[in-house]
Amino acid sequence: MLADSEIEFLENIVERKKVLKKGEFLFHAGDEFDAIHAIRSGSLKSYTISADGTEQVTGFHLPGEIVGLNAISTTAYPSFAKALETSLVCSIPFDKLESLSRDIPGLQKQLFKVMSGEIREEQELMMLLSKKNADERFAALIMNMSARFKRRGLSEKEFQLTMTRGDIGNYLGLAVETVSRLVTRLQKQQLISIQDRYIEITDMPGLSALAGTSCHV
Amino acid sequence: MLADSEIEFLENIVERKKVLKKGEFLFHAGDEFDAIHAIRSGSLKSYTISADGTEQVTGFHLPGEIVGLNAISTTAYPSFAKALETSLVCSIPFDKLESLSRDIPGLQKQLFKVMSGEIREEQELMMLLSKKNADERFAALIMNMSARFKRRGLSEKEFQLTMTRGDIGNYLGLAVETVSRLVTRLQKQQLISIQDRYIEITDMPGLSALAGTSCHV
DNA sequence: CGAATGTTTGAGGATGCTCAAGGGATGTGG
DNA sequence: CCACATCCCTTGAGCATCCTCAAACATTCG
Repeated sequence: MLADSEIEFLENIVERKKVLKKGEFLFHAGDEFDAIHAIRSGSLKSYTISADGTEQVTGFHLPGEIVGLNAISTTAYPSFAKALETSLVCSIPFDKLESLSRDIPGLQKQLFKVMSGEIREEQELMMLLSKKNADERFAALIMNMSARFKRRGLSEKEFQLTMTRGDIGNYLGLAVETVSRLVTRLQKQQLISIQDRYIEITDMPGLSALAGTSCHV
Repeated sequence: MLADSEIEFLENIVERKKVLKKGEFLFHAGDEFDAIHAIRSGSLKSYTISADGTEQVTGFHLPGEIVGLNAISTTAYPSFAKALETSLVCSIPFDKLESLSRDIPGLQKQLFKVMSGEIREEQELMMLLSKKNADERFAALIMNMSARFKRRGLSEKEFQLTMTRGDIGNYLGLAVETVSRLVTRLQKQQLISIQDRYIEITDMPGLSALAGTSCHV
């Protein structure tokens, strides 16, 4: 997560801006790693293909966030990144970023912070997956998305879920059918209101309580 | 994960070396973050305390690994780090490391790599937790530990599990009883042999197959 | 318009949790 | 050095959650 000012600063060293249409790839698993990518608008999902050939969703990415940080230690991207809707992405050559961050102490520090933050968020997500039941997982995902939209100055109470129920289930370790039933149930409990993929959080404290404390980022 | 040579290099800028006895803390959640920590010998576990007061194990740490990377983006450690046995730890003041890494390009790169690697490993673990059943989770943990011991030049086939069954279950999102039953079952299947906490992998290909592909780090 | 993809609902069943109990190891204080 | 408390591990029985299978409908897109 970067502030607007930081993104704008980075844009000055950006060599490539891309518009991705829904379903297009930012990169494929195995592609040579040479850049990290800042999302300006839209949304993406990351996923890998497991040994048995099934898709494994590893994350959703919103505007202001950085994609590709998990590839720095390798020479190739370990996952796919695919646009969930029309999206605008800025690619920042990593070798350039590295050398710049030597000259600009603030940049280096910021990079460390962004990466550290990602580690922490992954750990929180891990806890979510290992300790929570289906309702709590789904609630935690919604609260997490809400917090991320809020950080970008967007509405924390209503937003578009650009991924399918299948993606959500895959990500949370739940069957599609379970996700569908959750949506129905949480709506009956007046916690949320969903019309297709547009969600409104109608009881923020209630949903937060159900999610546990995953909303304190 | 750092190479021996890298650890030794870092030792030269280390200000504090600590010996922790079993049960002692390297740091508490909420302590001011000022250093990351390289483990020279022994083992630690990281955990947080959730809203309902229960312990949530977030990771196990072996020699050669770095603890505290998830705190860089904050001013305080987000988790506890507790010694599972007598352990030797080198603490590296982070501000010093930051300034040094400006002058030594290789160090900066290495830091980026270590952090990126941690992000990737967390993602793999996440997948493990969301997609695999109990047997597969346990097998994946054992294979993961095995690979980490191997990287340090230690035996990949037999080693000490220094954590309790409870810690393992907590980490993998399983009940203690389930872990206990898994140990029994995998032994009957001739995949492993456990005497108290000393484990021997008797069928590496079999265990690897059960774990899925989590052993390709 | 037809095909593919996504969503919802129902019924049955398996995996893993909870509750319960007993035995073993560890450690502390008298 | 022993007694007792605590923590750890194991095993059993019943049960809840969530998955699988199946089917129908909606939506998107070529």
